[in-house]
Formats: sequence, structure tokens, C-alpha cells
Amino acid sequence: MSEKDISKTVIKRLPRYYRYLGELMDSKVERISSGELSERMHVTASQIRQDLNHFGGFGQQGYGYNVEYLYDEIGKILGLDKKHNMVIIGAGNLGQALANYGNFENRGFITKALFDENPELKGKKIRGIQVRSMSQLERYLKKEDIQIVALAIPKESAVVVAQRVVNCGVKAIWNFAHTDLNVPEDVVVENVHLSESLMRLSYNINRYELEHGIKKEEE
Amino acid sequence: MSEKDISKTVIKRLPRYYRYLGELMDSKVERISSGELSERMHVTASQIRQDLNHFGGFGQQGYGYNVEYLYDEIGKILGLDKKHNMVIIGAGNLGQALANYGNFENRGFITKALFDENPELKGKKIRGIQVRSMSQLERYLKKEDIQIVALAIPKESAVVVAQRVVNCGVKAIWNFAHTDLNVPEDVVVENVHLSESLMRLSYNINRYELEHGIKKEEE
DNA sequence: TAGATTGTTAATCGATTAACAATC
DNA sequence: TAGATTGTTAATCGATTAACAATC
Repeated sequence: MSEKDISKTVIKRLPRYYRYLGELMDSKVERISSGELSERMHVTASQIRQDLNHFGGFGQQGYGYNVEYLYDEIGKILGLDKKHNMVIIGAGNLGQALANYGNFENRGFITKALFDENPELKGKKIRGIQVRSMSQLERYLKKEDIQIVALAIPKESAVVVAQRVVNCGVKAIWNFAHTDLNVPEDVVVENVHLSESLMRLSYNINRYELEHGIKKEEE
Repeated sequence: MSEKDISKTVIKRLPRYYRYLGELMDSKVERISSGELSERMHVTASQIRQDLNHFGGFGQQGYGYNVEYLYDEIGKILGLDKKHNMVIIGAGNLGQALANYGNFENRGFITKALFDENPELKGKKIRGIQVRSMSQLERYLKKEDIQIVALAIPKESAVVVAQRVVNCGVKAIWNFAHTDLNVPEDVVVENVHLSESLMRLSYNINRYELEHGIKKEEE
């Protein structure tokens, strides 16, 4: 029951706490108060304490939080203490970029294979990870213990392939295709819609120009 | 003044509306009611109407919304009716993936150049776009009319390079480095933190397992 | 006109911030 | 002990949903 209904807004912030705590560890900081952390992260101290207390009392009155302890605890909440096997579907630039990003491994995300429909890529190795043929996908997923499938393919194929991997029992999809996937509700999907991200940037550029271009007189 | 203080939560949803409307256009749908759209998008009709009415009354009572008109209007709100020149810093897999994604161009985002510190990449062309030397960055940014800089480089360099491009007057950064950038407040930053995205996925996997696998003697 | 559906106001719900007693 | 800072409750603020009159 504990972590049952914690809101998405809180969860969204956890990885950022985790990142800042990691940086604090790198710079040998042993303890930190919600006040100090709030200054660094540009959020309120109140929010930090409120967020953390959803999961338990990790601090100590009069002292603050032990950086390493809190880092580890948030890691556990995020499931980073467990290994997750991943395959990447699509060995184009994006798929290769993901495969090359060794840092995921430090967080427990192990890329076991890439898949691509292009026969020319078959057998190629990226950071030692083999590119396999799409025809072997089902066999591979059933044989190996894969928790995460990253989809780095165009949207048309993504919808079809998502169906295929769900049929193999995969419960988590990291979706880079520019479309929403329709999957059963026990399958979790994390979308990375780059074009939407770029549009938000564009909106803010636009807004800035309207505000200032028009408000010209000053300065 | 009108679009002055529209909340981030509304803005975040606009690109998704835009995407769905584009799909409707592709399938020759001419008009749609908030009710129908809400079913497709899995949001409430009330929210759709509320969101759109922040920007103006785009619909018509008894009729609904004209798909193409609404698509265009949202495009204008997002600034997609204007051309944006972009350069990508870092011509590794991720930078190349961004350069290769031709679809951004359809939305008005034109990639004019890539930059990389690796001399071996210098002069290479990706989809016809040249990779240039980092030493030419300042000169290039000042000469060409660049609105957006995408940072596809490691976090250490990202902080330094962000400073450099801000000094050249760039007002928008699309940041793929796993760090927050400290920039003046008139510079807009859109972060794409892939590792945080992966951690959120991990959290949800974890939560699902706790809930189902271990539905042991509760309390 | 009658039916449909918006635009908009009002009600509810949830998230953030403030405040402070508990306690290290 | 005195000072610091948490954990937690209460107050505020904002976002979502419901409801319905306006109107095409």
C-alpha cells in the first residue's frame, strides 16, 4: 500500500533529485538540508521534504539528509538497484546512440541486443552488442529475460512491433516513435517524443519574441 | 498580453493536439467535436475545450472544430509557421540522428550545420549538412541567423558550450546533455534528459512488480 | 425550428507552499 | 541545553472536471 498512489508529478521529480544527489556525492558532500538543496535545484524546500516524505522519513531533524543514504534510497524507489535487460529495436543513428550510451549500464540497464530490418546491419556490433534480424525477435525475447524494449523506429513500424513485443510478454516499452502506442494497461510505456519537445521550445521562442519585439520601447 | 500567462501544463499538451489533428487530416476528416477527439486522445472533452479557449474560440457551436483550421491555428501558436534555423553541436550518433530526422524540416526547423571537436568528422556531410570544427562556432553563429542550438554532447562540455552560444546571442537551447544548464532567463532551454526518462520507466516497472508479483500478506 | 456542441462559469480535486511543533 | 531542520498539518493556489446557457 505504501507506494501505491503516489502522483506522477512527484515521480517525475525523483530522477532529478537522484541526479543532484549523485553530483553532491561526486563533490564529497556528506549531508545536505532541504534548504540548501532547494537553492541548488531551484525548487522550494517544502516541496523537497513533502516529496521525500511520500516514501519515508529519510532525514533527521537538526541535521538534514545524509547524501549517500538518500541517493541509495531514491535509487531503490526508482528500481535502480535491480538489473534490467533491454533490447533496442532499430539500429539507425538513434538506436546506435542509445546502445553507445554506456551510462545506462551504471544504472542497471543492460542492452543485450539490437534489432533491425536492414540486412546490411545484421551481425554488426555496436559497443560489442550485436545487431540481429527482426525475424528473430520473438525467439529472442522468449529465450532471454528482457524487461525493456526501446523502439527507435518510424511510427508505422512502431505500432506493429509494439504489438509483437507485447505478445511476447514484454511489460515495458521505451518509445521514441512519434506516435502513441495502444497497449494493454499492464504494459508501461514511456514516451520520448522529440518533435513535441522541439515544438515546446518553438512555442517559448515565439512567446519571447512576441513579448519583447512588441514591447520594444524599453532599453 | 493575451498569451502571456498560459500555464506550462496547457502548453505541454498542444503538440499532442497538433499531432492528432495532423493524423485526422491525413485520414481526410474535416471536422471533429471535442467529444470525439477526447475519446481518441484519452483526455476529457472539457479539458480540450478549456485548453483551446485559452487561445481563442476556434470552434463553432453545434458543429465542432474544423480540423484543418484548428491544426493551422495551433501551428501558429507553437510558432511552426515561422522558419527556425538550427545547428547541432556534437556529431556523434545522437547528433547525426537529429540531423537525419527530416521531419523537423516539415515543421520549419532547418538544420544548417553540425559542429564537432573530432577533427576526423570535419567536412563530413550528413544528409547534405556539413560537420564543422568547433573553433568556427562563434564566427558561424554570428554570421548566420541561428535561433536554436541543439546540444548533443557530454554534460561537461555542454555547460561550457552553452555559455559560448549564449555569448553569441542564441536564445534557445535544445539540451540533450544530462545536466541542467545555467543560462540567463531570457534564454529558453528545453531539456531532453534520456536517463531520467528511463528511470521513470524503471519506477513503473518496479511499482508494477511490487503490486502484482508481491501481493503477499498485506499489512 | 430542434439538436448538437461550443465557450465559459462554477465546483471539485490535487498540488504547492507556509507554518510550526517535534526532535535530533 | 540551544540551534537547526525535519516531518507533517493547515492554507493557498492552480488545474481539472462538471454543468449549462449561448448559439450555430
